Amino acid sequence: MKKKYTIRDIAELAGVSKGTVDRVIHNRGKVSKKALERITKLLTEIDYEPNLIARNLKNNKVYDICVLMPDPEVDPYWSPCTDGIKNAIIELKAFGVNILTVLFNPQCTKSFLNENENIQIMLPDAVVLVPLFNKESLFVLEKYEELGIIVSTFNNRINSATINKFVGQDLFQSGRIAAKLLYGLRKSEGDFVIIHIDEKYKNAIHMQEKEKGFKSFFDESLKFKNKILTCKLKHPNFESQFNLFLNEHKYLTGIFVTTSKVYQVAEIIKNRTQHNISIVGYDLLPENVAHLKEGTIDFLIHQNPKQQAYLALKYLVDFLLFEKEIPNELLLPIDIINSENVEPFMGN
Amino acid sequence: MKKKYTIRDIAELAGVSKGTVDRVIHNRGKVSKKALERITKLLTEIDYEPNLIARNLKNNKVYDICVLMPDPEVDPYWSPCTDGIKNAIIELKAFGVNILTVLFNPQCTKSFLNENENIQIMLPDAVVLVPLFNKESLFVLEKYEELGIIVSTFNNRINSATINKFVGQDLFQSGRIAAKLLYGLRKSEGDFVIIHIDEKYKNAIHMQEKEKGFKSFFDESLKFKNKILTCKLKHPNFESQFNLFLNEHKYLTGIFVTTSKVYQVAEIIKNRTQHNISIVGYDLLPENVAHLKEGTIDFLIHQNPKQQAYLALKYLVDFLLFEKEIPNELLLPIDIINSENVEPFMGN
DNA sequence: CATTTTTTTGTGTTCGTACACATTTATAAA
DNA sequence: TTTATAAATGTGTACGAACACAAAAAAATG
Repeated sequence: MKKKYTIRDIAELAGVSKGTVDRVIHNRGKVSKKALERITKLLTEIDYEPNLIARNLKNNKVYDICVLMPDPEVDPYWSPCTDGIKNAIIELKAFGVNILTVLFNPQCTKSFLNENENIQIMLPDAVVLVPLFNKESLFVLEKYEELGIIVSTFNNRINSATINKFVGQDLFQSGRIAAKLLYGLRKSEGDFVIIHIDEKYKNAIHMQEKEKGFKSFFDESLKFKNKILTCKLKHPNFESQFNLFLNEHKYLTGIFVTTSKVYQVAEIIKNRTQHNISIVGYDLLPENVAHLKEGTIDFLIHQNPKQQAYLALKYLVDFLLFEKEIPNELLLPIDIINSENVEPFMGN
Repeated sequence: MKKKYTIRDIAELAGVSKGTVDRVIHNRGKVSKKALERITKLLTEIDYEPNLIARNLKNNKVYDICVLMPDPEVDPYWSPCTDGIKNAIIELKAFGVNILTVLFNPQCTKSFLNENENIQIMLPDAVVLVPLFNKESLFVLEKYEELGIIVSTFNNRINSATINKFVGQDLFQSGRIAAKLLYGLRKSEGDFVIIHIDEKYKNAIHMQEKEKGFKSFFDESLKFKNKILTCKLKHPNFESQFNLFLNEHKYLTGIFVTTSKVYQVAEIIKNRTQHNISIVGYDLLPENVAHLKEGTIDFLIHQNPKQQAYLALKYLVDFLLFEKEIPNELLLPIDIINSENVEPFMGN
């Protein structure tokens, strides 16, 4: 078992003082070529790694981090995120990390912009945000860049030169998974339908990706001869619109709902006693899980918002405090949930 | 955003020296009632939390941890564990944690006992082990208890008073999941079979749990009228035995293999062109994944050995170094894998 | 009241790193 | 060679907690 070398050890071995070693490590210059060479050689030979605990104690900085995410009161999908953040707060408190959660209305770009301004006034060291609105997000990201505030994102990926930290999922692939699951469940020939619900705000990229993925699965399958339909439903006429659609399409064998509102679809299907239609949707909302256990919904794809929020924070702190190298893009595994494995995912 | 109070801050506020505050915090006595009360009150009021970084630097202990796990050369199931351990080693090195991996032969209880003895001579601070053999594990656990060595386990749960740290999965539930998946895939009436392969060494508890879970799913379903068969296969007559079984049972609709050797079953099924039999098995061995992508295997249940090993270590270190409260039993979510979501799980 | 003993409180050092500042050595200009 | 200047190297302290030891205050004894 290897000894842990300190700066002092290196200094003694090189016959210099710790100050010189320190200058080499941080290449601050003011070191003679001879000393530089000898110390660098030693450093690599010995595979010196600074004691991160000591380094951190010295730096002793209190990091202020803001989390900006959609208000779970408006869309319950985001509710688990607050738990993930709560966990991060507890865990990171002892390392001098202050985390403040700020909420915005996911149906209102103005709210998003406003809250970002508020955060920018507070000048935190870093921001973790959900860039729900593409245009507005690009705008605020530039601002953060100017202010020298590190930004990390989760759930929604955004293409920006200034941002390079993202925790989320591959949505195209998650669409393919839905397709695979529905195809496997199918008992007879029949059509599939992709349902988008309440698409009034611009999370369209989400659904587009999922739809593309879903369709791509069938493009590859030469055997498949049925249709892939698309159906956009909006409240308050949701129910009547959907019933109309169902009446028009009698050969449905599977439904893919691209959001966590799948329970609304399940509710209607359940009442129609159309029992050979499989349903796949997203997220472990209590309503969805109830339908899953009842058997109305066959599979849920878990986007793991809690873990996304937690990891976005955790990785950011590992980066800030412990210089851990973080992948720019962390794509979480896509969990397939049925009535039997749902339980441990709920607590988690 | 709250200020981080130090011992010195508390001391000043209480009008005493840091030594006295320190004595109160560690209740070492030698403090007057008056001072004790004032300081305790302040401590709770302020919700003082010691700076774990500073505490650790002072303690400055090098922790030696041994990991004892089955040799992946003998059973490739364990191969991902070494990656998980490797990650832990890299990550924890900078915190003064030395991790040494020791392998034993999973087919040989003597090897297990021997390696445990070797570890006990080294006197590490903690041991992470896979208690593959029930009786022998209980024996070595007592020894560790005597030596004051903390033990954490993963993959196999063991019922012992001395051990209270486990990372793994609920195997009963994973059997149920297999049942649910196969039942969902079934296109027509037919029987199911549970296949146990190469059960020469005592991981029987594993398979028993999985079998029980699998059966329990159908016990609840009143609709199910077919049979659940069981079939034990052993090398070297594996293939002939299995073909014999298949010839005898023509009404099979699904196969559940209780280990990672499911690819061996898939191989045979594939060659028999019996195309309406679904297969569910365990673990992301390359052979299994190949069959999954080809379509011979429908679902794999991911036991996540890599993550299990990593988390067992990580949690142990969080406990030793940062006093993080760790749940005695961490049951990882059971991941359902198909050809579409397999990719991110492989790297992970 | 003086002295001893016990109890209580305060001070100083350490952990390893980072950085400011002091000191020494080498080089250039007088 | 002497002095001025720059380059290189060394020293000391802080971060916050922990603990050993010194010091002071209180209590017990003569």
